[in-house]
Amino acid sequence: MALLESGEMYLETIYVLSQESSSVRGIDIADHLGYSKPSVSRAVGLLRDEGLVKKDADGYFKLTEAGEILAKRIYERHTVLTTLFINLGVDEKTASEDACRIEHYISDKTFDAIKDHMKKYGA
Amino acid sequence: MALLESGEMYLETIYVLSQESSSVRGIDIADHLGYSKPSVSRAVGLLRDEGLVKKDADGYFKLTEAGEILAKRIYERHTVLTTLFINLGVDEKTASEDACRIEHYISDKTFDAIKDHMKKYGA
DNA sequence: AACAAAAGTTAGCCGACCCTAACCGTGTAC
DNA sequence: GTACACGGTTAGGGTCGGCTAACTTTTGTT
Repeated sequence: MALLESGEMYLETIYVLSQESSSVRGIDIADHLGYSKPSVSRAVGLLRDEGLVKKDADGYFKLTEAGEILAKRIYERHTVLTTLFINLGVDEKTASEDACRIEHYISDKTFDAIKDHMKKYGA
Repeated sequence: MALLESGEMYLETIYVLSQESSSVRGIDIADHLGYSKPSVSRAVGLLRDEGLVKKDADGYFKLTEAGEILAKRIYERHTVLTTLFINLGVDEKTASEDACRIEHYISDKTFDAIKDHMKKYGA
């Protein structure tokens, strides 16, 4: 059951918010993504069913091992693509927005090729 | 009413098929995209409502002026991105598949930056 | 002309994923 | 210690865009 863009965005959001506060609530995810509380409740419930998200003892959301692996994968795509676009002369906001959409659609092969290129030529 | 990925794929398909045969039928679009006839019938009907597609005297599908502008825009993204990925060492099939998805999500700004880069450095 | 095959359309369904409205539970303010 | 704000969830709705089934229309063959 491959994750769709929506699910990936939730994982990535939990990952990012976890680095800032360590007590991630549904409402925080909703605010971050601009979605309603029920949408978050439902989506995170599905991710929990898939074993990618859990609630800790205090009721805060955490990524499971599997969820964290996926989230890091997506977040790396986000940062690398953003950097690439900025290096090509795109403004930060546009670069980040584009990366945010493309990160869900790029294959491993192509992403690795981009990473290699940036390692070699710095751009 | 910005065009979504689905609509863009139909336009691009009609554009590509038009260059091969000039008599594009619904069934040809369906075969090319791997969709059913009813899906094509409905989708193309919507594009006709939006003034992007028309039927010629013989009942074949044609792009309108507006539709052709959009289709060319998307097709250029496809070819440029495919070339870029191939230049980075990605195999043709993967490059084309990735381009096919990303072409719908990349902004004008970022795409122009990529084009400029390729013009300067050839990769 | 008659019939079969192919193309197109209509009707209706389903999943993904967002929404609002309304209800529940908990914790703080007075 | 009641009340209300806040976070979470349930119930139900809407759009997008696929699908199948079944009907109609067109085409082509004999």
